[in-house]
Amino acid sequence: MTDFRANGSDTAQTAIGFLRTTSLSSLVQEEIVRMILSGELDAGAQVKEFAISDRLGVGRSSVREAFRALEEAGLVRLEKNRGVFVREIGDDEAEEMYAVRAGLDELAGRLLAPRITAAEIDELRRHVDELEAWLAPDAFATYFPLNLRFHDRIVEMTGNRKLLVVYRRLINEMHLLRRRGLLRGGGLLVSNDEHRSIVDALASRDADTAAAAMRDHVRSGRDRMLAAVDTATPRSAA
Amino acid sequence: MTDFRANGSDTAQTAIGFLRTTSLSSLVQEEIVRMILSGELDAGAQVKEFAISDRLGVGRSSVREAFRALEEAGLVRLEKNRGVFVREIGDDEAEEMYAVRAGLDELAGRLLAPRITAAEIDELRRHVDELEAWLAPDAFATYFPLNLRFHDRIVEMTGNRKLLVVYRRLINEMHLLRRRGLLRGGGLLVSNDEHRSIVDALASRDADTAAAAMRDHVRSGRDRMLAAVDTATPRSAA
DNA sequence: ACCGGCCGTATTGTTGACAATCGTCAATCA
DNA sequence: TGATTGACGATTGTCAACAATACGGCCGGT
Repeated sequence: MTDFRANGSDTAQTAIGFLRTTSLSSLVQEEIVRMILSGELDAGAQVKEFAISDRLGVGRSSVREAFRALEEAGLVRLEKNRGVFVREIGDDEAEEMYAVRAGLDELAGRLLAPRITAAEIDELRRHVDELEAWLAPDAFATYFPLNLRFHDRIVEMTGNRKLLVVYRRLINEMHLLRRRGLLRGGGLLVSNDEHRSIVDALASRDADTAAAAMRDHVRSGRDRMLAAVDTATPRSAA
Repeated sequence: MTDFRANGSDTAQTAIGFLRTTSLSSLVQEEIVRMILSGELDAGAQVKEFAISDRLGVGRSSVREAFRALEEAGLVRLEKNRGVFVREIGDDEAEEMYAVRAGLDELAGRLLAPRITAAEIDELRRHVDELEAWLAPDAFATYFPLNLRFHDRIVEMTGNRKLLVVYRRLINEMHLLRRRGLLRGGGLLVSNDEHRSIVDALASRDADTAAAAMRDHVRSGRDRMLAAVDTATPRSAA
């Protein structure tokens, strides 16, 4: 017990920090987010307070607090006296979100281009190469999070933490697209060429070029989504 | 009771809808937001659960739920076992927020320009005229919300509700700038010329022109804020 | 067979009580 | 005198109980 600082301190430090900062509600919140993003809870499904509180062994208060935060985050919808439901995002709202995301991505490109380092360019290039390796049509499960990470990393590199928060919140919500296929089809079946153009544009260190590359990328993703919508719903009237 | 629909129905409808949708926590949440935005609670101040629950005559749970939502909205900061504090936004974060807002405003201009109607252009012009009337240096209290409303209305006119939600959340947070003067000096002491340019750009119905006008406006607001910061803090070192 | 009202169950809304933690202040000791 | 420890008050974290509401089935009437 003499040199407890050698290896024990670290875990103790993290444990202390954990207890000091983490409340039950925030843990519950993270768990529910995990369940939603992993698909364990589908969009539109009802989430009962007791089911969660019982499963996690906590009181209902903590669950209710988590629900309130999740509603503000846009992941669930609270109907008074009826319950909480995982939010569904219809086609029209999805289109709106694509537009906002395009604006955020454009901003990210504009901010990052003048300040990107050579090391960061290398990192992004390696990322694109890795994506290339998983382009096989049956490798969605791997390609999908890797693609998200690519775009997230670009926003992260801007150094603008507020932008990162807003961006991540939006991406989280976009997981709730009523038909997930649209998200994947829209953002995913993209040939990797666009990703390479993005990195090239960033490497040019010209803000306008990078901004345009980002915007075009998201816009073409939106177009692919809309095409998927059109083929899926034959639009009876209007 | 025969024609109860004539005047009774409306109030009954709204009352019913109110009861069906409004929970205590959401009322508490709105009240706290009002207190924060009105300055009744300054940035950095501690907000005690019992003080609120006692004042509003509700249980602490409702207040706690409201706090959780407000934290997710970025208006308060929760420190476990210590309390909730109205969030303070430092100069660096303020600069980040200005950048994000510039991106959102640019997007709004880009979306609105191609679809703006003649009536909407008229409305904005009248708005600018009204702003002009309150440009006196001692009319901040009137000019300030009017200016906010002008920009809010532009975003609203885009018809993109998601953008409106994201935009409003950001504006709400920007009220928490540590020194409010920065927000006012940054976004307010602007000569009305820039506002006229914005409307003119929108009236041209050219997306790129409108986007640039919006972006430049926010950027010059940011520059004014930074200038105010520099004069206020003589930056001792580095 | 169908419609409307009644009732029981399940779930949520709200409150109050209890436990845990933090900050402060005074008392003690070097 | 200064620092450290202990106890106290205040505040928050969590839980369990009670009240209110909504959903579904049953029943009687037509």
